[in-house]
Amino acid sequence: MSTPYLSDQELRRREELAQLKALGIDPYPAAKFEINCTTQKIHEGFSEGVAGFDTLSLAGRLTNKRIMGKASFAELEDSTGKIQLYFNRDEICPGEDKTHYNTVFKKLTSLGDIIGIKGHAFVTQTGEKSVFVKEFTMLCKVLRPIPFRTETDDKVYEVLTDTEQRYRMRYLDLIVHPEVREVFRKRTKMVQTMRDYLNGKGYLEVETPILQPIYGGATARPFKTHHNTLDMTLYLRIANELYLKRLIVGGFDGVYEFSKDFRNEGMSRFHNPEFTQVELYVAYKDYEWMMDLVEEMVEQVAIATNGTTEVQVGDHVINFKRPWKRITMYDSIKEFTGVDISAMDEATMRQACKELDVPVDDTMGRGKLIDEIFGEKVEPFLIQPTFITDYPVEMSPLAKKHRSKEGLVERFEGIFNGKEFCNSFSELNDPIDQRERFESQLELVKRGDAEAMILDEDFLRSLEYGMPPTAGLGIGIDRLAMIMTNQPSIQDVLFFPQMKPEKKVEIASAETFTALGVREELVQLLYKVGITTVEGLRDANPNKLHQDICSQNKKLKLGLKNPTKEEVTQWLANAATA
RNA sequence: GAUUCGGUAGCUCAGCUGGCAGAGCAUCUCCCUUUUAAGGAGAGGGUCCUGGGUUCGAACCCCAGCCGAGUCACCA
Repeated sequence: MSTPYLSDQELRRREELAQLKALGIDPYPAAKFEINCTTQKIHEGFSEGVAGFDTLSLAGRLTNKRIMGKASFAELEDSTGKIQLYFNRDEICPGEDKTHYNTVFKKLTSLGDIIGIKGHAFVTQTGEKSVFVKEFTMLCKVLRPIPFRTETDDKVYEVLTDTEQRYRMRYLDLIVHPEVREVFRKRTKMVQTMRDYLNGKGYLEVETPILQPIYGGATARPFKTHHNTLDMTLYLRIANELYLKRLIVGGFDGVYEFSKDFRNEGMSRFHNPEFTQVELYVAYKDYEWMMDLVEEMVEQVAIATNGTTEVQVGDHVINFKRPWKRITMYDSIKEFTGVDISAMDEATMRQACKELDVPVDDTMGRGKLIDEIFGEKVEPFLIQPTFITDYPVEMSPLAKKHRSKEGLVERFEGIFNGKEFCNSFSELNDPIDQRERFESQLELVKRGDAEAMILDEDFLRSLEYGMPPTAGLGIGIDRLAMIMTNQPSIQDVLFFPQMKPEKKVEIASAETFTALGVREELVQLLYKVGITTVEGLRDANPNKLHQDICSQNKKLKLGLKNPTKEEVTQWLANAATA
């Protein structure tokens, strides 16, 4: 494949690479480079006269270089931060041969290159902690320019601000934006805190199938795939609930799984096709017990990630300190709309929706209508952590009927910043009731609800063997991470969010064009004017193409013999028959 | 899907009422031994997203399209 599009800076770096090799320097050495310190440790531990910083060995990327004749200052960034380096020609090159400084460092090392250095810490005349370099080693020559951010005391010059490029080339985003690395460290810290908490309670971390013959445990459209050997349809899981419950049937008292789930639905700043949940099931407990657990665990997460229960999220400060507000769904709707819908039948409620300006359609049953009102009039306004409890039975086919309230189930959702982040019930363990709930879901499917649940016979069979009373919980890790790291979009807490495929520039080889009668030396001009494929040549306007090529030839001062108009026309004709 | 904004040098962006394509940083050459966005002198670098149209003349105006972002709607 030819590479006609290298920028001058890329060409320059490839030239540097070749020169390094010519000097006998391996730009990609195989040997390990022993590191005994980090930039952070120097900043934290070193000051004038402190011992233990005499034989440092550091590695990282060169992010700045200021050359002043025989001396230079540079900046090295490792995973913990940055430190200034001081290079002196005669220290780097004690003998007669000054090549390593004059050529290798000054000319063949560029910003972004990964280098290792050995030296000692000192403080410059201007008071900056720095490393006095005695030796340096090229560890990885970089072939593309890296747009490092430059900063002054009062201003930061941002780089790589195009969100598309940031998500597509997350590696580059992470290189140039240390604060993005910090977001993901916090996310991991968050998950570790939850795992430690659950392990501390003695619950078992488990793994269940991602490829499922029947998708269940939530209401969503799935991704569908096919297994060749078994010749069967499989689905990527939308939840793992029904498998974890089978494990409770099997005799474990508490199981949990951090699971990637997949839903084939729209994308937005709150939705990615694959996302992470932690699901937890604990035997002999109920949903009220689970509320206590969620409060405690999330409070710990807030402290672990932010050092306090109060977390800045956009314009709000959200306080995760226990206890959180608890209110029933009906009461919350009454509180926000003044309408008591608890006793309404489906028709009355449809009318109430109209009066409240809540959009509805005919496929919606009573449960879905309530959900619509709630989602429209209540949820967005719940900023501080709140538990909404006691949902209508129609929208919760896996939850146990309420112990005292007719028509409701023992379910709660945790909500903050106007968004649901967790969902929990006293799990339905009555196999006959469960069968009936699945069947009424099938009714919804007939009414056109594409997301209603389908019936899982094996799951029902497991319930018939007996599941103890169980409290279940699902927490959306991505949304929790968005809150804990104050990020506006789910894409900001996923390393590699789903993107549209990148538009690929197809490039036909030079031989392809010479075969169509293009003189070899003119191919570069074809590339230059944007003709990179046979199709592109075929569809070109011959007059424009002829002019473009001639003007490029002149502009680039190539001194090539311009093609005649007839020549160009002939290319197009050849391309059309190719 | 609806709607708003955007696409100009490697990066960040300016470009007025249509009149030679610009700045800072980065890159290259030269000077400089503790600098602080180091400095000084010089140089290279462009499909102004694409295709039409209007015009003596288009980065700019008009039409169509492509790509992206934000907001809204359905789903966690």
